[in-house]
Amino acid sequence: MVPAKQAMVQAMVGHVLQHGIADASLRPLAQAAGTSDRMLIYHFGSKQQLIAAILIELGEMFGQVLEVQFAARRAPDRRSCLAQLGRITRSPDLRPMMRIWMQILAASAAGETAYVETGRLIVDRLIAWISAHLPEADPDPDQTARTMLVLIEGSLVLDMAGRGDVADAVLDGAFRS
Amino acid sequence: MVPAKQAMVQAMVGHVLQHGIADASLRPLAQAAGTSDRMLIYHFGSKQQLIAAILIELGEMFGQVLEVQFAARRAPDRRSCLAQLGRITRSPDLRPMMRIWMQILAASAAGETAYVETGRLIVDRLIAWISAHLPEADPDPDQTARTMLVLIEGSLVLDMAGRGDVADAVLDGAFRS
DNA sequence: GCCTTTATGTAGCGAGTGCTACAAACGACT
DNA sequence: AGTCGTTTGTAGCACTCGCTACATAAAGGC
Repeated sequence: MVPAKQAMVQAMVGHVLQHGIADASLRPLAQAAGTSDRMLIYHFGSKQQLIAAILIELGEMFGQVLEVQFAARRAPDRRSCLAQLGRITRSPDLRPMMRIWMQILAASAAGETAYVETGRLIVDRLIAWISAHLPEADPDPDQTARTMLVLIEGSLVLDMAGRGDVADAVLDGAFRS
Repeated sequence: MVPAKQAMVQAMVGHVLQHGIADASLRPLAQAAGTSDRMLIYHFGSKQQLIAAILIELGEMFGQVLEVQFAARRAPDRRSCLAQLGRITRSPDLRPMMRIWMQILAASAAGETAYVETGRLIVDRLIAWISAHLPEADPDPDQTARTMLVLIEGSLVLDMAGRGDVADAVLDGAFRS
């Protein structure tokens, strides 16, 4: 991608993190990128393609954040690994990103193709990532990763709905073998 | 609520199930209810209050659907109970409702007050409902219900993201004690 | 019969939407 | 110097948004 385009995307990601992506519109996005709606369409072709570019960038960013945050402290076992993932994904810093994740899911549920693809891509990458980062030797790391992801996403849902306490209790009780 | 108002809400719920609630606007809603945007504002005061009324009605409907679907077949143990809940919440019939649930979560994550309250209310009711409908004697039914809800919501998320297969695998593996 | 309250239609306001037509500036190349 | 492709600004189109002003009915109490 052309450097100028990439810089625009970076700037717009900031705006999207603040205001959400579901009802982002060209003129505010353009202002955030220091340009005009006219130029956004010129560079990206359509709003849809613009959003796609922003979503990709957001995915990259999330991957990096996860890597950094997770590497900061090595979890000794599955339980603390799950707890750490729960803490990371539901930290205030990542709140804006998780809000966008919910918007992606909502749009995906509505069948909007760009979002469906993005959603599946993110889920697949997460499973692979968790599977590769499990702290303990595991007879079936993929299945464990899938289970952990379900628990993470479920507690995230409860957190978004204002029941983070319940989410904590459940994550704390899981994998108590 | 005035009967006429209630009838309007019922009709609009239909429209919302088809088109989602996040970007529902007055004129199409009015058409679905056989009236005009003018009258919707007249009866409900503002769009916000209209949406609130629709959300409440949707919550009632979901509760009833759950009751009926669940009562149709008695689950013998926790595992099959979880499987049944997973099947119900992710059935094609309830897809439109779950789509709206995602939209509620997204709006709640954005801090829109009406949605935050609705989200928490739904979660609380679900936990209480599951806790009361557990098939087996349980030392801590509330905790079990919370765990089941997290699993259900997590698998719902994966399902919305196009990974229903993974969701199934995880639900099938849970509570395998 | 009058008068107030409730209900409804018509028209419109100001703002915002994605996107486009047109033209001008600009740089690189011949 | 002239030409051509790229980039950008200005203006605007046709539309939707939530909501309101105004006028008109209809209905019920005195």
